Amino acid sequence: MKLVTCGLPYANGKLHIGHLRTYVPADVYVRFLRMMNEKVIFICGSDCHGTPIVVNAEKEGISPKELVEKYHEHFMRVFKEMEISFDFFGKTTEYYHHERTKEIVNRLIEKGYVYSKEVELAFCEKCNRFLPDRYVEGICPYCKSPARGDECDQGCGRHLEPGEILEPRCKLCGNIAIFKKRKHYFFKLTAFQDFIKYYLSNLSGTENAINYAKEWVENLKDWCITRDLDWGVRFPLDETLVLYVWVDAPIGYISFTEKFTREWEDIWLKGDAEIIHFIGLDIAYHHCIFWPAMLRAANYALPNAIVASGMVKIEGKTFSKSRGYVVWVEDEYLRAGFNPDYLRYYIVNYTSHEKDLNFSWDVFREKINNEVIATLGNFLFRIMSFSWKNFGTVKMVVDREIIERIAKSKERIVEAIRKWEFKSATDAIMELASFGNTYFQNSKPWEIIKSDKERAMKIVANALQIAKALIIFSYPVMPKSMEKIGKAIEMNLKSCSIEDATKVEKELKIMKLELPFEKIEEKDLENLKMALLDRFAEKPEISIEDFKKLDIRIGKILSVERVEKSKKLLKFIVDIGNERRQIVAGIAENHKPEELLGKLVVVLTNLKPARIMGVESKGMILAADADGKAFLLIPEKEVEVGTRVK
RNA sequence: GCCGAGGUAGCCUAGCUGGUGGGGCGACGGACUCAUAAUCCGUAGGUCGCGGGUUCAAAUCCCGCCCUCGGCACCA
Repeated sequence: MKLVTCGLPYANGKLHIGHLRTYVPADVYVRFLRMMNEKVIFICGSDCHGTPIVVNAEKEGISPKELVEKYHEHFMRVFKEMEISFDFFGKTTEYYHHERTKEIVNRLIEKGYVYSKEVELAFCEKCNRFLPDRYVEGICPYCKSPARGDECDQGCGRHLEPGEILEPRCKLCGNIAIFKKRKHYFFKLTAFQDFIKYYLSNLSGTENAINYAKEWVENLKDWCITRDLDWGVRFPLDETLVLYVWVDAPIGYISFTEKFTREWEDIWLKGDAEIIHFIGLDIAYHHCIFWPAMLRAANYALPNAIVASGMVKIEGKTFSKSRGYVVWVEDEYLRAGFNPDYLRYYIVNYTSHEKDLNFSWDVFREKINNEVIATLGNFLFRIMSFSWKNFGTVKMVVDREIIERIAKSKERIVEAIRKWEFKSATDAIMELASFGNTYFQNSKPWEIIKSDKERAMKIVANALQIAKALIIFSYPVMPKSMEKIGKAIEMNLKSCSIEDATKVEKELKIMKLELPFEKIEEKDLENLKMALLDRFAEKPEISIEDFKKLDIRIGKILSVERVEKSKKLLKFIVDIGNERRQIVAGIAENHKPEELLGKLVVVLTNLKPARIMGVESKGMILAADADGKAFLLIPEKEVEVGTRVK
């Protein structure tokens, strides 16, 4: 028996293609396993706790419960439409989940793996709540840059311990945050270092996740598992605290299994099943370190494999919701009327599971039109149509070479699926379709049928057997379309085994098949491509008064030097006419300091001064930002220093 | 900076226990008509990131360098 899970989607936003990068391959995997007659349970659910949900609910003026409910419904709807076939999709707000979580945490406590410690935490008196580190803004104590409570994100990049940050403010309301002592609880993660090392050395799955974990395991710290929040699973030793979401979220794998089947104990306590977690690489830490340590501590069964998918890019750009490089599954893909199977195929076939997947609408169109429709779809359609028109019922006498060719594909597919090589598996399908086309083309049954109907039928039988195999092999990837096509030869794919691909019926009855796929036209994509571009370019309109607030002048670079320990930063002294300014600019990556000396540049002089990596900067040197590289703006002719720019 | 993955024709990739660089898409030419201008046959296109070394022989092994992406924890 196998238990397959997917990382729980966080019930704080809609599903995008990045999510599907994990869920689609997992679903394809599960569907193949089912066809390989393996007993498999496929589990997922909404991750509903944590501060971001509370904060976002407040913003929307609804309760956290309502917010979570909204996205939970969204997830279920989209997964259904995308044919992601979870056996059970739960949510972590449910009673049974809280009970299972508390039971496990109690075990950790009983075994002495939890201890308490006084820590100082930021507290906002106006919002009347403790602030998680990333909701605190202040100054880095090391380099004096603006920083977040948990790390100096703009300056030196150092990790900050709670309480270290200077001048802390509440990110939500802007008020000064104070530090309060509070007793929190820690899990003795450090006690599991040797265990995790050993565990990782035996862990199966994709190398990307395991390699990272091997590095992380060298430097473990105990893990603070409680938060000051009303929303979440109550911590048994102190009901005023809730558990950190990353404690209860993975326990969802257990509680959802428990809710779904009585066999849950065999799986999670006795260890009778192979447990396989599909995740995004971003949560590898939790799944390779925290999670196995917790399970071990509580005496539960351990995962056998962690399968981590690579990142998603949109039109070649790094995926980013805030910058607009995102494709929303429901609003953009499904609502545009595309067949869900197209996206499923794209995701599993674009590249190998661990590598970055680039989603581009043009590539999407080309791949689908050429591979799914022209190669595979057209083969199925031409064979079915030819058989239906000329025979109706075909006596299935199939050559041994044909069966062997199909068996070869089957083996390659099964082997690839077992290694999570979905591209390789789907490539094998396309190769078989291509073989079918070649066979049919070279056999010319449309000519032969004029003189020898028997011989033509033999060719058709061979082609039909290939078609049948293709429908079976493609079903896990494109279930909706294959079901439709399969009906034309009375196949019941739901109860089909992959072994049926090489089994030969006495005869096949063929019904009329409507065009199974619709090509993607350039015009279908226009709006979607535009939407992507607009989103990226979007900036609010401003008035001339707004623009006049900017004091922009021509300056002359008097001196340049590198900022210590920084790859990007240069420190300038710039003459702006009436004074000399020290300005820091991030252009070191494609400029040599000595080449910049004496150059005239455009300077925004009334920018609020800032400290960048500990160095004061008063103003900004303007440059064109071309894909992260900075190119200085330089006046067309030599003008006087201090000249205004309008 | 440190660690990991990777750099093979415009794009996606196979090859990486060394022995004349394969495939797919796209491009170009031809054939055919059962089929959604689909399919089939053929052609062009590569300094296998760069520089050294080992070897009779290196994309493949060793050394150095460059570039890309990711990780460097409590971020859900």
